[in-house]
Amino acid sequence: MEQEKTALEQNRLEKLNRLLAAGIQPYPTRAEVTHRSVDAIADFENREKQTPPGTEPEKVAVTLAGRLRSMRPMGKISFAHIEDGYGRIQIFFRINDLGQEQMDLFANEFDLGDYIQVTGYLFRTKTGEITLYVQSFIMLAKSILPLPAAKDEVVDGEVIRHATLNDPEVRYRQRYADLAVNPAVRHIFKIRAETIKALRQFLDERDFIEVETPILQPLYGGAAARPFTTHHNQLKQDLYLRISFELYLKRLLVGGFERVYEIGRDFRNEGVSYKHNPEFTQLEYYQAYADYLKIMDQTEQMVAYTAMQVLGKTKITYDGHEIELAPPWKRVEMREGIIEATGVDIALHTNAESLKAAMQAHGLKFNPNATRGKLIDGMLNEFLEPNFIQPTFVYNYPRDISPLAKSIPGDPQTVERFEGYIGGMELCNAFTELNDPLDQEARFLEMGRAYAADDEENNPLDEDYLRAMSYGMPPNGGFGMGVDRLVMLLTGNHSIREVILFPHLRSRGEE
RNA sequence: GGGCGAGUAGCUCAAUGGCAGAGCAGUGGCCUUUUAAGCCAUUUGUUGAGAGUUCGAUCCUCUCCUCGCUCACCA
Repeated sequence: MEQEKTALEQNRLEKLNRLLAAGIQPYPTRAEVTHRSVDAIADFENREKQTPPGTEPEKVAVTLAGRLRSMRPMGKISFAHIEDGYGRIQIFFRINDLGQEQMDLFANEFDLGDYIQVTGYLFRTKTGEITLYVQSFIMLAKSILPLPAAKDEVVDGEVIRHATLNDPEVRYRQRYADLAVNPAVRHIFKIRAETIKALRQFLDERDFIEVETPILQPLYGGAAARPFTTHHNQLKQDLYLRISFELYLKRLLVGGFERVYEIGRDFRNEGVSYKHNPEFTQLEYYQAYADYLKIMDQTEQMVAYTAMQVLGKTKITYDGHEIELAPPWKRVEMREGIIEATGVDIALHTNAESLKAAMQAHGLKFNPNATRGKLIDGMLNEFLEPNFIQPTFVYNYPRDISPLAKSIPGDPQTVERFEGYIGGMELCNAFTELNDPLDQEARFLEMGRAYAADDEENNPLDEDYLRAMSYGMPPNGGFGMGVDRLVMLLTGNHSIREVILFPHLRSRGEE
């Protein structure tokens, strides 16, 4: 497993050993920091403003820590830049103050990537850059492995990276290195954190309570997906990693909570793609006495609120398109949308055979084994979804692909369900939840007939869920959204891997 | 799972059926306000792995691995 050390690594190990030999700790236990880089600079600028022109501001002791990002040793002086979690700042070494030994120590034993602690005071260089005049410094952590970015340059405050790390494989497998050298990547994950914070704020302000439900479940359900399975050794029990939170969250409505939400990880044992990762972050909420139209309104507000909180605007650019996230979003009734796109009126075809004949007559391809609902869903995915660049709700779904949604009064084949699309991508899914235990049981049994017995997507019948519903579940609206996809939209990324810190990759065949 | 493309130095990339290169990084030296610092000198390779064709393969062929794109799958 241990790989041969490169010359660069050998070199740094030798430096480390020389430090040890000189009695210098390469990894001291404690650090002292008085300022963040950006705060030190801001303080200095403030003091400059209060100082008469032509005179230097008073020297104030500052201790900073950070990672060495550039070094320009020039004999009797040296310049370098360090980067902390908030920005970067130039530091300046001069033999007059530090002595030959310290100058050599810095020039000979410090490398790019080392963590350093520097104490001194701020001044402006000839070129006007606010810089720390170093009076003392210590190693905080020696870097043995060189970071994979060669060099960078600061032009007008913008860091321009030359020959930056961009091999996606290395970037995802060694995300720490990616983050360390690519500030834009760090920015994505700050946006991600702010997105989740904004979603919480939105729901908290509306009296939702955040809950946590089991990830390890004896039965899986709430979505059509194949699960991951695992096993509890001592209990000798097979368990599934959840594919959704739905059935547990609705049990909580039975328990008397009127508004609950959960933000967490779902696991689906399916193919990976630019918009699918085996584990992904989902937001689900359930709201008593709401229906899907109420949820639809709330969805527009929530997404617009989040964009406003995170980006300060509701207009985003995605895939070259200007997208306006502010309400109202376009709303397309599914039947009408399909008629417009394909000429087929699904209302006229109440079974799969009839619908297939109609699709054939219109020259559409279809899976001959599909149910009516699957056929309709197929038309939606193929003919409608890619065109939903601007935020669009598609509503009123076929019942047989929506076993947990309530039918539209007077139209038993259609349920009160919608999905939200942005940028040609499904973002969320919601419905008026089915709360009739007798109907729910019938739906579960229907599913059992519709799918082959060995089809893992056919969720096992959850009798405990039916029992919960039998105690009485308030009518409610439920909502689920892929948080990763929202972050993709807000950060302009077209790959879900760019917005997941450690995306799933195939294991390397090493060892 | 199918199709297409890619894999060369630590990083970014060249190149050719005939000794594998550049910039940056590294190393040694000079340099007291630089900032992709500069100047001089210099090191670095299982060309993803394996096999085949060939006098000779990084290049052509095959298998495998990994990544990317795409299709399928994904209520």
